Amino acid sequence: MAQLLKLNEKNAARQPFVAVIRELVRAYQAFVTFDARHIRQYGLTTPQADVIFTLGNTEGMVFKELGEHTLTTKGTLTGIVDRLEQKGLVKRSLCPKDRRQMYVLLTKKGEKFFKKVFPIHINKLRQQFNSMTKSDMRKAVLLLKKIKQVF
Amino acid sequence: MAQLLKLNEKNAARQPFVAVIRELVRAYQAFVTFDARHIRQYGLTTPQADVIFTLGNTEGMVFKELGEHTLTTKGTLTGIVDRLEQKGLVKRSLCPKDRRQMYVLLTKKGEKFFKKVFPIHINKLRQQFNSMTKSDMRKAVLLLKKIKQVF
DNA sequence: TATTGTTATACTCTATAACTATA
DNA sequence: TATAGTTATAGAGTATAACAATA
Repeated sequence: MAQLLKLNEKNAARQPFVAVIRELVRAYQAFVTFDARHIRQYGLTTPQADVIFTLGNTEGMVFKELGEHTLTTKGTLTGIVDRLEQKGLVKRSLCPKDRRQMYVLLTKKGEKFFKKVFPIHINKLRQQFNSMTKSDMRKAVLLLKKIKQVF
Repeated sequence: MAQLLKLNEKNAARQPFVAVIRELVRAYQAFVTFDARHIRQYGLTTPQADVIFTLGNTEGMVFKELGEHTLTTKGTLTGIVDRLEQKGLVKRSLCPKDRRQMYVLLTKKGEKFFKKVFPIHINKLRQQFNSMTKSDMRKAVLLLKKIKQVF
């Protein structure tokens, strides 16, 4: 009985979708490890860098919009923005049209940081992908979109 | 000058590897959201479930080995195992051969939990992948392996 | 001396819900 | 009443380093 269960689970583990999930997780972890290591050299966490990179080259945006871009809930976002404000990289600004809303935008220091670090970051990532063909990258994008839609 | 930088960055953002990363992150997030929602119904976090699913159908393993499987460092793993021990799902056991090492294994309750929840979990995931062809899944696995190797 | 796991510390993120001020 | 953001709370994971026991 226990043997049978074990067998079923082993069969389950051999199914193609299990391999997809395993490799999805491994690929993501490889990326995140690489990514976080670079970001942390600048004293930021990845959620913080996500906010900076989202705000870069914009006029700023409202909390709700920022949360949608970075996939963080409002309570969490308040904390992340607080810490970035303490570091002097972003600032809050009241929205005159709807006084419930609050703008977040880069400070001068934040813009300077973005303009310096973002290109470096992009370049580091580009270099990693040198060994992958454009054709493979295009295929990967299509398949990843399908995986996303599956959930 | 600012315009030029902006242009360069926009060009950068159009490069195929940026799309790969974006879709990798989106696909992973879609999976994790789905995954975590199910796991949390059982009162576990995903790192905790990861440990349970890793220990399932094994004789248990040493902290170091468990950490390698779940990609967590020893200090973090101590905490996760502590919480699982409090819940009565795993137990520690001294390793007689090398008394620096410590085995972690499922308790009876932990095994029962694994045998009940793991198949349900696998089934839920399988259903999600019904709409994806086996050919696409095989291609996805190969491409995800390439992405992993890139980092 | 090196290794295994524990402990301690400080920080960050997360989920949740109550709260405020506006609309 | 509904919405946007803040605050409060409790828990969990992370990084880091010092530590004890053992090899």
